[in-house]
Amino acid sequence: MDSIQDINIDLSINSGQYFLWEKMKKSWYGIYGETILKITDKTNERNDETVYEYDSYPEYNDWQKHIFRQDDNYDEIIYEISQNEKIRKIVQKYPGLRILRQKPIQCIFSFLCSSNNNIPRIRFILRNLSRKFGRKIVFDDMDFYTFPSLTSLYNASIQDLLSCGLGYRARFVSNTAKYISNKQLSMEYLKKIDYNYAKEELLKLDGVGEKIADCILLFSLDKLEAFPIDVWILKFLCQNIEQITKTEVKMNSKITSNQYKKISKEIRDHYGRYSGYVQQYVYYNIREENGRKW
DNA sequence: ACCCAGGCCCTTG
DNA sequence: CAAGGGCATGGG
Repeated sequence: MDSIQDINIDLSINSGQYFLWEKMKKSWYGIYGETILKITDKTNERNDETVYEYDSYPEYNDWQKHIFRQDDNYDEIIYEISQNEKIRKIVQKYPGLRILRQKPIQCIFSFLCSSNNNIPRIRFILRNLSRKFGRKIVFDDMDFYTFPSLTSLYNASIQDLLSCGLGYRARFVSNTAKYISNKQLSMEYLKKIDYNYAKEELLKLDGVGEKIADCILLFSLDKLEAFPIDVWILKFLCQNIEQITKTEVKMNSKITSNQYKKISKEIRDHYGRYSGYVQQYVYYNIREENGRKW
């Protein structure tokens, strides 16, 4: 098991996977459902090892082990995905980039806001939702807002949702909150069942398609084989994977649900059970090469 | 005034 | 099946 020092905090937090983090006064503050997380860089200048201090409100001991997925065998993951030469080179550029484990409900609604949207605006909308429907918590003399509960989103009017900047996604949020509540869809159940079955369940949610479902599966339901394919990842695949080119996907074009399924299967056969980690490295790399904004 | 943004839904052919 | 348009909103 590797140590927490091997994790690159800034890289992991700021890689387009977990939106509700903010850096203030040399500390990162994150919203994890009802809990405020805090990370402070305590590295001594004369010490060469990076040291972080972890705090939270309410108290949540050793939360970093859960959130930063220290139960993963990171060495094994890196070894396996590095069997592919192209991926190995990209992985080596970003040591310590991790996938974070998000709270499922928060993750579902976060990525519901992501369609046809850009990352700064996704964060903007999520902050508005938290401010309007979350609970205020004062921590370090600052105001924070917890992520809205399922019930509060269930009860929210479309007008109130619209005021957060959701646009046409407001009805997705409302419908999805109602579906999960009414069907009593259990997040723990989704964690237990296989990738394919869990994805099938998520696709029933209004506003959740192939790509967003994969984001939810990878970032909150422990399905490390999930490989979200967005426009950037697709561009990478077209340039680097012969098999994808064979499917005759036009460059820079959208893909249909069936094309997505086909490519998704090929990818998971190709990169293996940790395809999700491949995606994270590739995504970071291609966004950096194209002057990311987040 | 245009175009774009971690897509998805709906309608046609 | 696939192709294509529409979609709220704000920033370049």
